[in-house]
Amino acid sequence: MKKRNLPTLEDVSFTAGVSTATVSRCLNEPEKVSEKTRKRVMEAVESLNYAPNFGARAIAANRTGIFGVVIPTMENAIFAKGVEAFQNVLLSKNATMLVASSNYSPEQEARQIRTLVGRGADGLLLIGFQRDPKIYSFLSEQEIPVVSAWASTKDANQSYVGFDNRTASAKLVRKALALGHENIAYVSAPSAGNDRAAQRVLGARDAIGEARLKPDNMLVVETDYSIHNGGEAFRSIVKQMDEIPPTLIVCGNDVLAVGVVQAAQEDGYRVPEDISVVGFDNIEISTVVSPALTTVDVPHHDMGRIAAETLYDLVQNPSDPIQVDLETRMIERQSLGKPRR
Amino acid sequence: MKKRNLPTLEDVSFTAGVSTATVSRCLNEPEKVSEKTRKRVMEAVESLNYAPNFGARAIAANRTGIFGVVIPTMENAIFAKGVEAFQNVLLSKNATMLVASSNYSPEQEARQIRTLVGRGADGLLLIGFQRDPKIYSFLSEQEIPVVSAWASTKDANQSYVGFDNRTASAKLVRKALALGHENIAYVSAPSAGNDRAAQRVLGARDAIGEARLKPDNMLVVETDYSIHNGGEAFRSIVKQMDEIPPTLIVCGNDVLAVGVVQAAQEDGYRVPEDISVVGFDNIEISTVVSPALTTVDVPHHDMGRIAAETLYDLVQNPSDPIQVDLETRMIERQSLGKPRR
DNA sequence: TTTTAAAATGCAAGCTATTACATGAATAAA
DNA sequence: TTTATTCATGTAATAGCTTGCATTTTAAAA
Repeated sequence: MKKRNLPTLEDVSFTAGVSTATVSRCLNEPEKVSEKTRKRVMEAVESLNYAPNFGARAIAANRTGIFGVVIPTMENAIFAKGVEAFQNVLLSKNATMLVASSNYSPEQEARQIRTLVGRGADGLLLIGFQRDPKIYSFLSEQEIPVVSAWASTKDANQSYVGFDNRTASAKLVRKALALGHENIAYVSAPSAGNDRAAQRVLGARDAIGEARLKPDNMLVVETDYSIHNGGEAFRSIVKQMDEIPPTLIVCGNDVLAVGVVQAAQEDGYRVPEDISVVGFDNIEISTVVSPALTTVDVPHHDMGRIAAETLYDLVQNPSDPIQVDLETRMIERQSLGKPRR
Repeated sequence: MKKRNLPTLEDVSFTAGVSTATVSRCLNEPEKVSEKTRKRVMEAVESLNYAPNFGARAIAANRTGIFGVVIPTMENAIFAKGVEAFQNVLLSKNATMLVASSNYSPEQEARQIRTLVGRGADGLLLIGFQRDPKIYSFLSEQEIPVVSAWASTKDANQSYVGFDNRTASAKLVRKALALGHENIAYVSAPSAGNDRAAQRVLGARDAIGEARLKPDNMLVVETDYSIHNGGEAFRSIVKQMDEIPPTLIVCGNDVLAVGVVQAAQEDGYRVPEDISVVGFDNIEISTVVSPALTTVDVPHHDMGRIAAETLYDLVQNPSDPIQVDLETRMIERQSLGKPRR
């Protein structure tokens, strides 16, 4: 086994001529140490190139300064911005973020959560609320604070920093319906285990209901998250709706929407003249496709930042759940237009 | 301060009626414990819902099973795939990945590296080779194995799993020059502190040299990594080359290339008829823009996977540096054509 | 100057798991 | 049966840091 031989607190204390307690305080609560001692200690730290041993600190202080994040995927941009913001906040507090991804698999998510807790995570950021209750009981048993993001809930026991997917989706679809669309299809990410996706579909249904269209007028196709699958979904929709073809295709996210737009164009439809397409998330890709996507902007950055602050506070002093609702806004670009008549 | 009260090794040993040493062995070297004892111990572990304390284990065993990764950015897809592959390998080995991003800032990278080491990382994955020698001496002092990715080097002391940016870039540009382009501009990410970017520029220069064009015939504009900046760079190039406008714009990466394509089109140029554009990285966005980008495919996934395996081995038994060179390949799509004459 | 209060520092217990070494049990060889 | 080996288990030292409490120093008040 490897045998590192790094300077320890004791080495520092010896060099500085103080006790280890004082050195420890210098590092953790500098205000409790006199100016002059602190200076001497810090010089010793410098000269020895001392860095505290993580394990020892974790065990002695019973916390690690590690905050775990489990996101469904790293492979596309949806969560990246939020995670980056989350990290930056933690960084400024000398804490560390541990990220893991679940590939949208509940089992893998459960495993990742256990791993993170096993690694000593002081708190956890999760996406959405839909997971095995066992996980929640495990986490509360271990007294690990959890903040959820990218969604909201009525459940007063959950802390979250998110937004209401259903309302946001309804708002977008309502706007689209106001242009006169009546034949609508929806391309969703798999809604099983994904409350965000499910809520977005519900929101679309809400808007359809308000518009006095038959809610089951909307064909919903579910498919995994990729541009290619978006295109497949489009083709399947066209095939299924051959009698009255859709004039509007609502997509659960921008990646699928891009796939729909491209497939539609390849098959000879003009967007938005023949078919309108709307997305969700407002990730970079939505401005790259032509026409640029009309979509819903999600406050990625704020969500990450505020979630980090919230979780950090919760770890410092556990309190009642904290719930923060953020606003989304519709971004009007070129992929939504009036239906042909 | 929070006071968790979780079961400890001792609790388990008590319940199972054995010593803590035996329990520890059951968990770490089960083959050294008799069938019957092991069963009893595992039952105790189950019934108490015991999970080893990470800090204690880290301090006692002097390793954490944490592998650190510092990437320049999470905000776009370049590194995401590789990191995901890296994680999956570690997961299968019961190790954990800690990711941090440096925002392309050497200072922040240095800080992140120290943080990761402070957090007990057993090994580190870094991108490229260009960093303060102090960092390398720090790491070797701490005896932390390092594997670099996304680049290659002649330096026999470095372990890496990467590819030769210069050669790959040269190959691409050579192909483009063969179509007859003579007036070329290059849009690069800032090359200071970024050896990958710098190597790609050099590769382009190599190809130009071979083609007997004047190497300084190539205007190079550097700008930060974003679609918007790519567009700005394009406009600056057009302004600077007003006498003989470029027919080919080589981009250090796909994101910049997308910006160039879009700006060119906005300004009334046809791509590739008036201006050809090529990218690098072959990330998803390169197929979304129209025309789709001709670019260089980088083996993201293999790089991540092999890097993980290499680093893991290196941590298990430190050895001589391991160097793995992977192949890139040119992806021909529609953004590259013959120059107008 | 003496007394009192506050601030700074030190002492030492404690946190939990690993592991060298010692001991005892079981098995094989003599 | 006795001795030599091997295997399983236990004992206890150890890792490096934090922190409650005790003690000393310093500053403020009397």
